[in-house]
Amino acid sequence: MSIYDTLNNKQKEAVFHTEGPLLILAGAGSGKTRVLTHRIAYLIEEKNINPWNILAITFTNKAAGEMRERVDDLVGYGSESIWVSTFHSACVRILRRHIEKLGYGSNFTIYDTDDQKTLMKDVCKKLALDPKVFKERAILSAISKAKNERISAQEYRQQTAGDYGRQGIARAYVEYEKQMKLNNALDFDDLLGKTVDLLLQDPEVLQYYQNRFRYIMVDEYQDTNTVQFEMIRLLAKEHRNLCVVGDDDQSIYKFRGANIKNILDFEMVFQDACVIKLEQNYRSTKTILDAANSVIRNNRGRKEKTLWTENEEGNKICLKQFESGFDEAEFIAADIEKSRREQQDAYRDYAVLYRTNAQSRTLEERFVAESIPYKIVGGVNFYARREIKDILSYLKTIDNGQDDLAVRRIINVPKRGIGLTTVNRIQGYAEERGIGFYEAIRVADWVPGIGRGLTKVESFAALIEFFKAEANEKSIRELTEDILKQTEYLERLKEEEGEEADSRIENIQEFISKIVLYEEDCESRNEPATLSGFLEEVALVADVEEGEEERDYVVLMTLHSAKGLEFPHVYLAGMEDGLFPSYMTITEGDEEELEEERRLCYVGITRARKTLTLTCARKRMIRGEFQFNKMSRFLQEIPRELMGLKEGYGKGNGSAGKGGFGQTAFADRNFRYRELQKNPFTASKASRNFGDAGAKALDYQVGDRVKHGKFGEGTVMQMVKGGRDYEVTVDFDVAGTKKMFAAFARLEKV
DNA sequence: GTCCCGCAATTTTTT
DNA sequence: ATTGCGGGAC
Repeated sequence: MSIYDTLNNKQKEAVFHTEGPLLILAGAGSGKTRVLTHRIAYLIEEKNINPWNILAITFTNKAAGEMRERVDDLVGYGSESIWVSTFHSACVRILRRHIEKLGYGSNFTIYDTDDQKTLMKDVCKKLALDPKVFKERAILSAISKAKNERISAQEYRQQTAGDYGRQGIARAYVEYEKQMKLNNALDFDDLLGKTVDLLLQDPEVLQYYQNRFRYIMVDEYQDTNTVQFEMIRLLAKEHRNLCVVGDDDQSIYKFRGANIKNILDFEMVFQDACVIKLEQNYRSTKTILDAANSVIRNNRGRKEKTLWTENEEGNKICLKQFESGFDEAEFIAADIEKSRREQQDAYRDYAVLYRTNAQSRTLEERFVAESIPYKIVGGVNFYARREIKDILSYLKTIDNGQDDLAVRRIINVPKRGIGLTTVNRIQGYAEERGIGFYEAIRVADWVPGIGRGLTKVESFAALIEFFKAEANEKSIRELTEDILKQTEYLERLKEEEGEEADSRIENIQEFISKIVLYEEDCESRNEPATLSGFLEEVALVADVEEGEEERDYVVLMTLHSAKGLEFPHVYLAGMEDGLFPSYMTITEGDEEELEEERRLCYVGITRARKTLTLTCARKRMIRGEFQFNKMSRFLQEIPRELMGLKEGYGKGNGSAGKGGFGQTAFADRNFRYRELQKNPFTASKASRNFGDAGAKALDYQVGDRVKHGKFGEGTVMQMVKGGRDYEVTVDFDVAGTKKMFAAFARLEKV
């Protein structure tokens, strides 16, 4: 009996195929992580490969951590010398060693999205770009896109020579790169890009890593972008033992540069590639899997595969339409509570998934009202929070004053009377002399025109110098606590009062625990806990790990964050056209974007193990106003025989107007999608409010065909209530999309 | 230099 | 609804 006996034939094939390029198409729930970890074990124990020669790459720290753990369990001796890391941390590791060959200092700082934005703001100001035309975010996203395609600032400028709009971006790109270099800083895209530059430029370095990484494995391969692909291609060129695992149907990150071609064209780039499909699903019921298959089947650009399972049929899928998002939330909360009691499940067996973060609020309010423990996953990055960035900036400045952004961030935080004028003067002086911002601060008395600001700046410099001295003697924790004390940071926060301030204080506490954890960790490994080391670790980590994994709560998160997870019971909320698929996707009419949304739907469905509940609402509060949506087109793609009756529900039918909840949307045997829109099986108090609100009821609604006196026939896309009228968006067959008020438009239903 | 108010913007997210 | 930001008032 060996560890490989528990694998199915396809999985075994993938594990035992160790030489040459290999593409594993692993459907959802087909055990791909098991295959990867067993493959590593097999390489070491059966093929006698030195663990030193293995590289396993993932996208997130979490995935890397999990894989590391499972490999450690499986492989005895030597597992610690396997590189299991994210793309970015692998790159940092390589760059810290060799980046001097590219003219950077090896102590480069890593700029996160926030830092990029701050820098870009400066750049725009410097270039006098009209902020109405050039938005920082847009420029940065253009730059990121360029970097992902390995287009340098100079190349970009040449390409856009004739194009006024993009010329501005090109100028910003050039200046941005210049500033980054001056600050000895790299952004996340650079980490990848500079690594590729290095490998291309220095044959010795390339050879070293090619020789080192004889066996390379890449997880979530469908999410790789062009640069990542290039990096892998270079590293694998010599030994060609490249194993990539992915699922084109789960590619949902095109918007951040993932190139689906990497997986679709793998066999073309690596002509002798072996392809293995893992299609047996161990996670979901037959019903859920059938639904997932029938949705994803509608995509064109994909590798044909059909998941199957030996699991039982399971319950029917439940679909419900509600009058409003509030009713939807009410149902979900109550249904979870009811189901949990009946089935003796834990809260953690339930997940509610949605398309946009904004949807979490309504749900959250309901969960609070019902006192159901819940946790919202995602949202703002822990390390991107203001208070955390403030403290980090202090630590960075103390560690080395080279990061101008960090110094500028804290020079007046907490307020110490150093204003923009003074900062600009120092900045100007620094630029003139070609020195860093902090250096200029230390010689502030040389700065022309600094005037009364001088005392304050000098005292700031003295404070930092004091901390610097302290950093040599004290632990990071003690230093941090002293920063908080000396600057009265906490006191200022406490003065603010309010929930927000409280949570900021909590975050700081949590940050300190994080430091303690790091220090203990270093101690246990007999390494010195250095400030630089801590900052390094923090730079590539998005979130704090939950120290309270044990706690029992319902999980609320976006479909994106749900990838890679599974739950016995899943609710997909907000299954509405305009929300999911998103309004942008529908109006742009880009088939590829719609397919990405469909993949997202596929990901959502396949998270469920036992039961799946789909919900949608006819109207939903979005940005302060009600938006009317029809059911998601994806619901149409699920065969109706998979949808079933679910027992009626309600907190006792006594409470007014709630009786309608129990109706299943598919009670009618002759169900057709269009009928659902006209005759939703819903009834609730909300419909009354709506009828009385003053706006005259209209005989058409979203999805209907209407006729206009001038524009001819079209389809109603959206109806937004405004004041005493509706603003109706109609997609006319000939005239295109128009927005109009119902009272004036005199639309007639066709 | 700081505060406050009005205005725009607002899919999805990791590193 | 909420939040961040720029501009004007103090």
